Amino acid sequence: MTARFYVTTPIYYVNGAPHIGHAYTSIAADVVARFHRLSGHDVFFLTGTDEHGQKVEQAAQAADVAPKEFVDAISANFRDMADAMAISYDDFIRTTEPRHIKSAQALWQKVADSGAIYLGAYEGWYALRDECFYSEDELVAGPDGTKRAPTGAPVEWVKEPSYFFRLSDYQDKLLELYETHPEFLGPNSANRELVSFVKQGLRDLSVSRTSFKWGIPVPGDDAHVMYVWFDALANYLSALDYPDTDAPRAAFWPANLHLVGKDIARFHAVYWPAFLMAAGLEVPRKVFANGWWTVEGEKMSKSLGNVIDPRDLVQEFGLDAVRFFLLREVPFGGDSDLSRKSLIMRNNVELANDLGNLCQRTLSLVARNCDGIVPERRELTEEDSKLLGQVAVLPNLMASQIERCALTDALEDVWKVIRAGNAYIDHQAPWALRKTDVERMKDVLRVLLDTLRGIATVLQPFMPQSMDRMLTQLGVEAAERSFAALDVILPAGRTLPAPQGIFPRYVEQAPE
RNA sequence: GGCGGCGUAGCUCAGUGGUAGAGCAGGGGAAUCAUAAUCCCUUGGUCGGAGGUUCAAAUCCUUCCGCCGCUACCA
Repeated sequence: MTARFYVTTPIYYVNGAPHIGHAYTSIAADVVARFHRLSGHDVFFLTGTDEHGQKVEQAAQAADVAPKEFVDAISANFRDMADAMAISYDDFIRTTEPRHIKSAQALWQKVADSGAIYLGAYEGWYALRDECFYSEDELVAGPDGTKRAPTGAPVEWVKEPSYFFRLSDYQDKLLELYETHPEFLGPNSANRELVSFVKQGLRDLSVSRTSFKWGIPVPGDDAHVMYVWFDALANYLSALDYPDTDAPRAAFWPANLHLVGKDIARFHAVYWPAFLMAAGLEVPRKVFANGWWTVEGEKMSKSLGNVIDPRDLVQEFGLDAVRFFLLREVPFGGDSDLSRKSLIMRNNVELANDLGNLCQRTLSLVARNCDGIVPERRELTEEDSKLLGQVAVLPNLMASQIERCALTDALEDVWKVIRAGNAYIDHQAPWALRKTDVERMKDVLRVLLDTLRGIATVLQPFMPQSMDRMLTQLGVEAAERSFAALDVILPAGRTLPAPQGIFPRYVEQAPE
């Protein structure tokens, strides 16, 4: 049976334009999805947008458009960003779609039937003017000493009827989950924080609101709409046509990996498994939280005006250079800084000099000295076997890295082989062999072609467009690009196209 | 306040008991097939401070200093 793999990004909240952080999570998920496809697995890769809530309702009102019209535009913008970043999603779900509403309500009903939902009251400081609740520590003292909202609006303590989820019943079950499945939440730092959070004790969770209307009606009580997490998290099931367990996609549950930003790790690793347990469903295999990006050392913020649209970077540096940079720069899971200098450095040193140039020098030697025809694979020397051996283990080596979301380490493994390839070509010096031993020169070039093929194959998930071009230049047909295909060496005699640079060096324009 | 993380070469980081590592940057050399890219050699660290356990500690314990995260209804 073919292994199934279900990977998700968060559904992005449509209260603003997509930025580099959204692209980052999506690219990471895309790499995982593409890697599993190349491994021959049956992959379902989901992304989408989260479109309900009071903030959206208010933003639409402020823009003087209907909420639906408002979210249509922003959702389309997120989808455009995903397409621009070559995110190979199999489905793009929107929480305003009927299929999602139906699913979320079914999930609610299932959880309610289990007795895990009850009607209570949500209490808090409410500002009528802002139509919004504030927490105690957000409040400021007004001029007359009374409590005020940060906006200056007067607040009052109010009770609003609300449905609650019995989260407190799940503390022990959750702790057991973390203990028996230490890989459930990554990276480790997030895991430790979470365990200590849950150990502090869990309170029941308010899961509905009556203070706004832009949401999914609670089954059986139209006065309420579902509050954020119950609505949003359900997307991972609604895309599988839950509760229709006969649907073809239903077999993808439980999800293998939810990739999320670290701000929402808790919701995915505490609330979500608790909801699922209450509904009698399996919990996801893994949740992994990635860090934040700063820009030139500073936090991204609208007020600083340094929010980066990933599409602008792609315009200037090319898609694959950006994808590569984001995953290469800093261990996946931690925070990272995006600077012009480091982006250009990675592009020039690792893509242009190390990989691009290795490919270019090999292909031009083949073009010039072998009439552009792939030579035979013949007897291998010790050096030949050593290099090819390093290439051969890459798919398995990277699979174990990707299993634990160590995307940066997976790239480092490939770069070790690329550096070894550059050392090999220098030591073998096929340009010298041309004059002394033409047959050996051909053997060396053949080893290099096979090495590059292996490298380009395993890098496809990270840089799909460039590696497509590289494999074409190496004479590798579309059907010969999976990991399994690496077991069969290319037939000799193929004529290669004229070599063309894959990764140009980036030269910074003079500032004046 | 409570819980947790981090502090290792100029920079970014790896390294959880056994003679300090990688990449980049710096220095010297080789080669000239190639996008002037590459390869080889090399300088450089009392592993935040102090104390302790041990035959042996960056690695375990205590304490101090500095930075950061989490501390629930926030998308």
